[in-house]
Amino acid sequence: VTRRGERAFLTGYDAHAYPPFALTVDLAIFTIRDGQLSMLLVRRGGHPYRGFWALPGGHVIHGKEDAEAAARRELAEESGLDWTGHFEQLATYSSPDRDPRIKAGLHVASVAWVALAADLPDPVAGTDADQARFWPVEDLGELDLAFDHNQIAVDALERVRAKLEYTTVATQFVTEPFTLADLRRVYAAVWGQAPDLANFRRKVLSVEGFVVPTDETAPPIAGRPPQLYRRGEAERIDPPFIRPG
Amino acid sequence: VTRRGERAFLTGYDAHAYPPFALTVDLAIFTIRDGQLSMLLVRRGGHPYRGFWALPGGHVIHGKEDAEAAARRELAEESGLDWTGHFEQLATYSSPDRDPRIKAGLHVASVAWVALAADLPDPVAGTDADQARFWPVEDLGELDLAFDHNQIAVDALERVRAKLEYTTVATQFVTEPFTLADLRRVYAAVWGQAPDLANFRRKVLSVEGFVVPTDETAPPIAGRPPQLYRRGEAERIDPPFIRPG
DNA sequence: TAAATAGTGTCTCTGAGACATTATATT
DNA sequence: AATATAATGTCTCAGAGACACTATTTA
Repeated sequence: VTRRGERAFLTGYDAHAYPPFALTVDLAIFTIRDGQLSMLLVRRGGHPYRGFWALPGGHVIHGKEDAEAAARRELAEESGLDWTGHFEQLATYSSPDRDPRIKAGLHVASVAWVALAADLPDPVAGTDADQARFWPVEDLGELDLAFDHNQIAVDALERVRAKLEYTTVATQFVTEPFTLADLRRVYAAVWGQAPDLANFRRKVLSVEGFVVPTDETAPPIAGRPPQLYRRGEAERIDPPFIRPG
Repeated sequence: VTRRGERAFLTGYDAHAYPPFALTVDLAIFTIRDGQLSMLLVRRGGHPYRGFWALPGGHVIHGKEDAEAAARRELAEESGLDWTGHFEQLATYSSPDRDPRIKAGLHVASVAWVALAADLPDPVAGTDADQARFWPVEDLGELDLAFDHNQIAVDALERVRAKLEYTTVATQFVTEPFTLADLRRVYAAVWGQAPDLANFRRKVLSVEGFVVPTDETAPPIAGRPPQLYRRGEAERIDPPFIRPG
């Protein structure tokens, strides 16, 4: 099979013959602040939904990048750092009326992403946001977010909770080196309930490559000094962790 | 917070001020034919990639539907039936050069979907396809599909394989009523290896609501007549099935 | 009766839940 | 010494792998 004739087809093709779509990205950026799972929200500085809290995001640059590149670019702008944490596509939201610009003839679809990071620096307000802050996910229910961002936030939260069961992404929420107590607090924050201490240790240490022990201990608060660990190479927990409750 | 001023903003908004995106859907439709997991492909009748095998799909109708509705519409057109099987979003592919129409100024993003069904009728060629057939996924590696459809096919296949571990979607591959041997053949086809017969039965029957026994048996081929079952209400297998190999 | 398919029983091992116990630090 | 935190040990039970065995039909 060849692609004969395609060149001529493209020469005659009119990209403006059909009503336009726009492609955006939205980011659900999670971190753990004061023991609480939190999500970054920005207050929108421009229309539509001016003044509303929303997920950070922006437009995919036409012809220059794909949605992932756009999301990573926004992530760097919003969090102001070279990104090391976990990053994955969540889903695409494309209801015609999810963005009021449909009234002006623009159908806006958005690819949502989930990002996890440890101890992010305080967020930077972007070009289209006059304010940015981390919200504990517990308080999220009371907020009326822009667009369909409440739905995206709910889906993102469930994705994170599920991922902790069968992947090692929990280690992305702590800075290296970390103690097993640190890692356990991640599970407690994300699942809303701490797994049993002894069984947690046994599980984590039995999954090869989940964590790698260092030969150091942390200065004790009160009590025995805890062993320090780094992230291992493993990505999957098999058999999976079981979520309590 | 109110949305004051948004109306005026929208009145002045020019949807054509920015270069256009198009939004399409692509479908990875799986079924089991002759004991082999198979995927529906169509031969493209128009540019671009005319004459190439591709996933069925099409454009989201601007302002009228979201990607899910478009995918369901294409599914109905392509398979020519009221759809009952499993259906879920896979991921969105948006690389600028995934569709050559970028050369004419159109950036085409596509939301891919996975659909599972039992014993589909022979496929119908659509408006943009002069041919359609199911391909065993084993033979798929030899095909050079249109666009980035090889990648989408690989991702879809892995999604299906993974989903059989922790959900009951395998029952969507068989017609009711079915025997446990039928269901086991689904796992054998998707995973490429049959789970142990006795352990398979024990697992399926121990998950409440996976299958519901009827009070009938199927006419025996040779041997004891098998018990017939229907799909249960359960959606998750917990703890999950373990994929052999 | 032999062969084929359906279905049951059981031994063993892994791993998770529950919880008691030991270790090592600070105050 | 009392207390707080870290780490280990152990009993029990659920469930998965392996595989032998029984049941019911056709040829």
